[in-house]
Amino acid sequence: MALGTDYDGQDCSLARALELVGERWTPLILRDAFIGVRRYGDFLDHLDIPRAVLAARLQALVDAGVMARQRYQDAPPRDEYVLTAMGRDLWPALHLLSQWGERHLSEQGPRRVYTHLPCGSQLQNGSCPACGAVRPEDVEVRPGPGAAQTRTDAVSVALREPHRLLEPLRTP
Amino acid sequence: MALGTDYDGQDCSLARALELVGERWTPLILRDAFIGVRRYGDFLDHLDIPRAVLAARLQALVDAGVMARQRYQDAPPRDEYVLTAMGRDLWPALHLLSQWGERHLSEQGPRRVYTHLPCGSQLQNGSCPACGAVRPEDVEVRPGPGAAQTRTDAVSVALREPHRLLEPLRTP
DNA sequence: CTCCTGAGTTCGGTGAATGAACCTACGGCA
DNA sequence: TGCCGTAGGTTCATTCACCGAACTCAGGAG
Repeated sequence: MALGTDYDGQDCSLARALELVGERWTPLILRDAFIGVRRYGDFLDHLDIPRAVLAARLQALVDAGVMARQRYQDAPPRDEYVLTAMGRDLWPALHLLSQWGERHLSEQGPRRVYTHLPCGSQLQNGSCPACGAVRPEDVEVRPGPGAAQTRTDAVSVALREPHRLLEPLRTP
Repeated sequence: MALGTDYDGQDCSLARALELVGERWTPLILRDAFIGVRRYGDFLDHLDIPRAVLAARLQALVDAGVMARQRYQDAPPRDEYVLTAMGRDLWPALHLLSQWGERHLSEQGPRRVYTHLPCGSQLQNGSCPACGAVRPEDVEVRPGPGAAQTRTDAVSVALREPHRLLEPLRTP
């Protein structure tokens, strides 16, 4: 944000959570991470976020244990950012907020459709009508009728095909 | 934040939602509204938020249709801010984020305990294990073992007793 | 008439976000 | 050996939102 950064006097777990994942850009970074974005450059291209802010947010998320930085290639050395268990646990909250946006702010119908792969049904209210709670890795995203397809960055293009959450996105 | 204010190029319902309810302070204002806070002065005392920011946020929420401003007294004229249906629909998302904070950031156990009044069971993962989805007006909040009770503003004091969500808080 | 309360608005100072330019490490290639 | 390209950052001046104290305003109450 500019969300200052903290909410000192609040004895409230929501305030604590927001200090960590409520800063400007952070929820979108996490959404991208669930989608399968892992590399600094891909976050950068897809979010149009200032480089310094992205670096600061990723560092804060790693420090807090929401994401982890891990080597995926040695020559040249390259790291990627992946969600930890604590980070993956954010999925229901993030997904429900996104669905609220779809319900109340999308004119053209849903921009993305979420399917529970084990049973094939579409998610409702953040869970599977048939199976109950879902794990993000069992969910597939697909563009819906409200999708715009105006962006041409590598991540947006890759997302025009159906894609399983948390699976690394193949970018050129 | 400072959360700037918008996320222009993002074709994503999460970005749209965040432009509305992701600004600094806004989630805490909404949490208070669910708790039953309705008056400008009560928000002010409970949140320690700058007056100008509170006024701007409430106005934005009213403009967006998330809250409504209604007269509750004519002499002198006084208005209160209450959640609309669109606003009340945010409860699952807000509650899940708060629960994530409880699970991962509360050292002393939960600060607040949520009970589904019709059946008496405690909420898990944002819904009732017995009944499924819950409406906020059917939920009771009570301080839990991790509650601090350090604040002495009227709202915090009123919340030391069990309280039904959305019910107006009685402040002196 | 004066004081008090609730609900804001105004305004100078501060700190975070922004974006362009720069830096660094490494590999490939001529 | 030198040069170029790429990925992943850091630096820095500017802009903008937040902050908080002071002020305003409307309407009772005494």
